[in-house]
Amino acid sequence: MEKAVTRFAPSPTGYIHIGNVRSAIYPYLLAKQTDGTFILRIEDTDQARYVEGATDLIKETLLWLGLNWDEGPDIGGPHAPYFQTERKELYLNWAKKLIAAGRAYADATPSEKIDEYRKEDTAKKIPYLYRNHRPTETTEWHEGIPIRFKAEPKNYTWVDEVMGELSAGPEVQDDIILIKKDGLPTYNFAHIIDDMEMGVTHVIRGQEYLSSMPNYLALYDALGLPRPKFVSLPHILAPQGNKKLSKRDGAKSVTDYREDGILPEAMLNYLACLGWNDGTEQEIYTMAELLERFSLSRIQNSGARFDETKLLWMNGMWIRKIHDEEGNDVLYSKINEKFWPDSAKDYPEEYRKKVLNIIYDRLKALKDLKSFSAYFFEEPTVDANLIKNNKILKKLSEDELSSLLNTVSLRLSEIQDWTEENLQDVLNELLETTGKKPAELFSLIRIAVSFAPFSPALNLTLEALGRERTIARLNLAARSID
RNA sequence: GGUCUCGUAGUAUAACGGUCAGUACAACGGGUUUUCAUCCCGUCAAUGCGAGUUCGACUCUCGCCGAGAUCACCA
Repeated sequence: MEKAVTRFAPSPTGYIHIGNVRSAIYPYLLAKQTDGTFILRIEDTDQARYVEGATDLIKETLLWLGLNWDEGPDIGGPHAPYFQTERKELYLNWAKKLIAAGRAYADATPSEKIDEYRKEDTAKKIPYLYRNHRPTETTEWHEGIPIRFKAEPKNYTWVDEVMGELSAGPEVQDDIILIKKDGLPTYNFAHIIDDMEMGVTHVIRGQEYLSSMPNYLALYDALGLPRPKFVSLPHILAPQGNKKLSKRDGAKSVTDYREDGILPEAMLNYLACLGWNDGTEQEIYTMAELLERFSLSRIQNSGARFDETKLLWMNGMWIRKIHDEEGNDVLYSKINEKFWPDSAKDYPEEYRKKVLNIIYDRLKALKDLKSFSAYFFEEPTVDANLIKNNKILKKLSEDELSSLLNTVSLRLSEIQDWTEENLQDVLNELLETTGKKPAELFSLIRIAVSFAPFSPALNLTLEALGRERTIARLNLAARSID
């Protein structure tokens, strides 16, 4: 396959929300699977919306997902610099060429005048187009006034790799601003120049740019540039309503999900498959598999809703996949300290690994680890009502409950080797000697040692807690009942 | 309002013009010695509407309806 040169070109106006990252994932996959180049370009031409630190956040997010760029900030490349503000002269030169060719003009019209034009047209109920008000006399360009494109409207047809053959009439083509009065280019102009300079073969971006395509095509023509391939990605919709996901509606940032304990593997997998599938029934994809299977032609052309529940399901799948395929230690190494209960600090790594090993398959997000594992690290708050009001245990008298706990405690304390196997044998034996059903006896023990809504298999829980702690908790629970 | 796009269960999706419209998440029910989870089994649930082309339409054409995007010196 021909080597693809793609780019992700965010503007540093804040965090990247989940609706945006996908337009980094697909370009990355396409570039990597063709042994091409993935470029990160920072479109920082809007000084007013510039947010300090946003570039770092963007870089951090891409790196977290494993989307390493081949050219861009920090590492440079043959087309450096990769910040548009540092490429200011380049755009200006191209704009001047267009002026010389009669396809652009400096515009000294005051903004109040422009507002008037807009109002007039609106009042007349005709579409406002600046080209209808194009000034007659020419002005020499100087910083402080903008440069506009001189539109020559016509019909355009083009091919979009996702949408197919598209066309649009002259209605939307206008004298768009190329260079703003501050001397910096607009997105509309800058991205075309940069994509050309950087040899970008596939322009992959959200569908919202579709309606601007005729203006872009006019620009390619006026500049004498060949068209790259266009790839319009459908929107990712917010959980409620039909609007596209946006920060205004509280779209979470990718880093928010990292804080919740979503694994990057799961996030990448989920987003890649939101609006794309390979035609099989596979749902879990590693990066390597995505690289193998991804194709532009199977990108969906309708919007897809972001479903946090499914992301959580997928994260659970990934937690188990990593544990089962790569091992408990690998999963452990991926869990940041902050996901553990504070009290876990005092425990050796071996113990924490043991705890993880028996509770990992219950985790959907890593942040659940705190509450799921707390009783392994600190003494639970004894609440006799959890036992007395339990729907099975409430059939037993309080005397019987405490005597059962004492019996269990006594028998467990006699165990020579405190192992999973021995514990299971003794627990089975206790079922027989007490004549209780598992639902009764095991529930009782489980609650007495954890006071948690749920816990792993009983023998594993007791083994991890250790003999002394188990006995102490059983005795304490027994006393609390009467 | 102009222009452009989209329309399969609640959600994400599959289906050379040809099985009973498949799968996954969710929901609901059941099974695996306690709970929660995993795992397994099952249930519910969809081609927006109307014409046309065709032996046959989710698929092609047209109309309607619905939804979205965009119309900035923002990207």
